[in-house]
Amino acid sequence: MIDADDADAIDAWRAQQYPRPALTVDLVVFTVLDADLKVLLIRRGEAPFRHAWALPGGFVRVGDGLADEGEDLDAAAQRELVEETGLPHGAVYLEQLYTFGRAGRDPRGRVVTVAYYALVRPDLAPLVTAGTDAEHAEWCSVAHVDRAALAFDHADILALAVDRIRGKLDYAPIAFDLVPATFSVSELRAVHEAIKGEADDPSNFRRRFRRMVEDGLIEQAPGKRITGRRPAAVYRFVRR
Amino acid sequence: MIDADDADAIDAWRAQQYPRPALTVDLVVFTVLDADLKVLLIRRGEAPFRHAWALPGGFVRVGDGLADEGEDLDAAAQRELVEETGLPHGAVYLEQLYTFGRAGRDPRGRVVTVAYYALVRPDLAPLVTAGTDAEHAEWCSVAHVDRAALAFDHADILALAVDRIRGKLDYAPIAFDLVPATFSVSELRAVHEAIKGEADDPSNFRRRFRRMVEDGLIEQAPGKRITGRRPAAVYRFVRR
DNA sequence: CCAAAAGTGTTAACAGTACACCCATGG
DNA sequence: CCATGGGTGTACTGTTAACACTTTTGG
Repeated sequence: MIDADDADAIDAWRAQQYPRPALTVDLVVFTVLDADLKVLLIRRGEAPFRHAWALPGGFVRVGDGLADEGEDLDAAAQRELVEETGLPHGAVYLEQLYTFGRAGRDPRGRVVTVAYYALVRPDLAPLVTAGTDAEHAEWCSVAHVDRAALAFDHADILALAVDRIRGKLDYAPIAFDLVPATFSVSELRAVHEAIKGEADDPSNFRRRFRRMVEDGLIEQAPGKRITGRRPAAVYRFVRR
Repeated sequence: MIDADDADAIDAWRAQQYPRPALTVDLVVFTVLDADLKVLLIRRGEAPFRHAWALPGGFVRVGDGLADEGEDLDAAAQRELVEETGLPHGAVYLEQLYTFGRAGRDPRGRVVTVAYYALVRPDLAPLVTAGTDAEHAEWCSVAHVDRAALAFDHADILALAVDRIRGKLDYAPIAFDLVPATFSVSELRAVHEAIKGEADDPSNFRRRFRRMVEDGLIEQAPGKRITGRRPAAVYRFVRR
């Protein structure tokens, strides 16, 4: 694909050396605990914004730009996720959200960040805060976070991520990444309510749920959920 | 906001100098001509991919990272749009699409690109190809583009942009950025059909159109559209 | 008069909302 | 037996898809 003509042009281009921004990925990691939407926040240990809450994230490994081309953006996000949460590789849904590059968003200089959001099943969430030291990372209620106190423009990133999952909830099966492998009808409803922030008629939700069963999106799983009240049937999401 | 502690940390950080990627913006510029969705393509004059078709785009001006912080990503996209199309500043709808940063996507080295899509009203579209030399920029039918022949990963970017506007068409008023300031019912319908790629029942479309009028989203404009057949009423979009 | 597009109306199917009600269980 | 959440049913309403139909124009 690269001929001699190309090679010359590439050399000329390399010599030019435009100024380049630093490139990071930031992660908005969600889970649902106690029927409440939570986001994972890190308390910063270094300046700037020392001791402030921030989203987890870090620099993209770019390599030397010659033999070593570095890692893909998705890989960088996945790597940061594993580093910051200790969760196994495929256990989490991860999707690019938006890229924030406002001049002045980082006092250290020009830093462009590619934001991702992640969805962690609640049965894995406790492993996160146990794995990292408890002072460092914490699941914070999205509704109660003091957004003005977040580092950098992370309040904007969080707000956009919340908007995104609210919107996607209606047409994409993202709720299944926020419940355990098997779940009852009301557990899935609790996730919808936590994301939307408002109550959902149990009967009507059940109808939509049944339609998903009929469509083969969900299937019943053996066993019952024992809750101290009447036991509920449990289901599982059918991946395709 | 920046104290002495910060300043030290910032100096230390600057000294580190992680390798950085080059950062570009690429534009997927759409219009609708002859009831067909078109995208603006540029014939490349330099290697790599010399003589191949590519999306318009260019480097983000980053500044020196000290006194000069450079331009915002949106501003860079807007600037490239003006440079490549010659259209006035506010005449075009512009929105960030996705960021592509696969290692190896550019043979010159590690180049991360923030892709934007733009919607150009058809009455302005001819100015674009007239302004730039005709060999250089061209409106190409999205349905007939030889995607395998596009430079870099621009086929992926184009595909994602088409998906995006198809999806947004159902819940966002983007079609109004692809018709002249005043338009008839069937002109707006033609835009929907061009984006969706399938016919739309004229009667049912008219019902949805009427609802938008009732909701105050659209209002009737004086005059009629003379077409050689029965004249049609014209409307305008009410910006809020 | 005819072709073609503008514009009106009707119907059946379907999905969402609100609400009433029965069932099973642990305390 | 009773409070609580699991689970069923129903009447009403609004939206959509499909299609038949009338009206107005230029040629």
